[in-house]
Amino acid sequence: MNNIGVLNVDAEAAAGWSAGLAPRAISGLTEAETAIFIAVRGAIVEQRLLPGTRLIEEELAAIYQASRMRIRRVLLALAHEGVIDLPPGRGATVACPTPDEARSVFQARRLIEVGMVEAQVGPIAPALAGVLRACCDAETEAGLVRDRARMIAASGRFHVELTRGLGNSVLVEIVSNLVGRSSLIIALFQRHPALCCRMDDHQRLLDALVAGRVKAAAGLMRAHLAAIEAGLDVAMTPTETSDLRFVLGRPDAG
Amino acid sequence: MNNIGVLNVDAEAAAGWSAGLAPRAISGLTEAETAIFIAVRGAIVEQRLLPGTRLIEEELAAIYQASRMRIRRVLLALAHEGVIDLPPGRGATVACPTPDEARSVFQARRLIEVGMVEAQVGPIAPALAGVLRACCDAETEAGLVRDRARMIAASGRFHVELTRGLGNSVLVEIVSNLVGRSSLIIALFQRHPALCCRMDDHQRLLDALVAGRVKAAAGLMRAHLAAIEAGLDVAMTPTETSDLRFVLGRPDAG
DNA sequence: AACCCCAATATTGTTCACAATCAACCTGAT
DNA sequence: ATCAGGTTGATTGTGAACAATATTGGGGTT
Repeated sequence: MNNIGVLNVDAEAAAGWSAGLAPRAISGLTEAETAIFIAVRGAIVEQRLLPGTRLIEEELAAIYQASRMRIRRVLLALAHEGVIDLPPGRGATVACPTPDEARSVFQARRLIEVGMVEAQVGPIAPALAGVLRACCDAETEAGLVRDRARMIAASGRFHVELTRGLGNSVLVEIVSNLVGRSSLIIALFQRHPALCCRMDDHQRLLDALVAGRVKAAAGLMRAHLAAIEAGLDVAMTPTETSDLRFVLGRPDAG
Repeated sequence: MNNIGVLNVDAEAAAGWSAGLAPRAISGLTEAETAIFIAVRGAIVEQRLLPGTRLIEEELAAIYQASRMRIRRVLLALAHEGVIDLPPGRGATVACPTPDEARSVFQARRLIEVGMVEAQVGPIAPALAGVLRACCDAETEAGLVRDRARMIAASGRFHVELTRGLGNSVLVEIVSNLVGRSSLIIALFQRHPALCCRMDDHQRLLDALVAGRVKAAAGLMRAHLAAIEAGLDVAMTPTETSDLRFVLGRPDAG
């Protein structure tokens, strides 16, 4: 009952959505509902809310000062997004992906993200390089301060922005979703709770892309994703969960 | 007001879901809601409900004898699935994909489906070949009878089942979604309303896969998807819509 | 004839109270 | 000590009524 802070709907959370979601409105949700969606999703993806944590409708309604009905719609959208489990009649919990799902998510990412890099010809556009450079910088900076949430957000943003640059809006939807679920998988199964994966993977990938070394870039992307997956121990079954209000709460909703 | 028949929740509709959806329950929906979801999605994907058609909550509630609240949840799920538009306050309509979305969907399909075939080594498993053969046969049979809906369903099932065999559950989710949206795109933009794409594309692709000619198979998949996209005229703006009750109705809900 | 504005209707959005269900706990027996 | 059973409280599911909003059609005007 002391998660009041993890679920802020503000600039903090805005950095969160970049970790895995396009800025446009979520289909079928109002603007207000979308804000809640983004805040909760951000907290989950940034591992401030751990897998298995229960999400009580009334608590969320109090935190966001919204009616239960709206919370319900948001929960349904989050379930479809794959970041919460929502079995009928027994409430919502932060999703606990299965080992099988973990493998499938990373296989899909290898197929899509490596393929996208391979399809590129020549160096990437300077504008895209700038965006990606900013992501790398943000990741490095967060790492120095040991800010795990910001690191995860910046790391995810790198993959999403790369997809926006090399792919299209539909691929951004897909990769955003996969990146978010990857974060859950890492939260559940990562062997050594290091702050993150090797920090310079993105940097070296970016260098190869800027230099137009497509084959090398594709290899780096494949190795990057393989390294993350290799760091998982799918036999693990952690039990720790989070305090909802502390993680999501707003100052005034204490 | 005479669509009572397009929205059946029965064997007819069951063939429909195969066109684009995994059999497992939709996350966050009850069994009953899932059945409605599958029925409506099937009607849309099989082009029995044309883009732009309005979906009135009370009409759907009457057709499926469900409360408006349940219909509402189903509509939200359909919106997230991308098969309906659901702007807040102005009701649901069968989605009208934009030309940009059309291009993006097919680019994503080329990346994923061609990549999956390329990653295959050797001939595909006999069991998978059998499933795919059945899809081809169903498609051919439906073509002889000029049953457009069944053709679309069988054609979509081919792509989904191929993904199930060569990929994994996450890729099946993704490809199912893309196949469904492709059907909407074709309904909107297809230049010559031929019954479908070249009927023997799937057959030849299957032959190459069975023979273990991976490179050839990948080329056939790429050409197949490119041919469909080439047949589109994204400048078209059709206005025809469907009668909801006629398409979705049940005999007893007349 | 085309356009704009306003009223009537249809449709969606919201709230409330209550029913149904599930989880936790406590009791008691083996 | 462990487990079965029942009871209590918390949480979710449901329905109906009402409010807000959008669409439709008509009438008037230019």
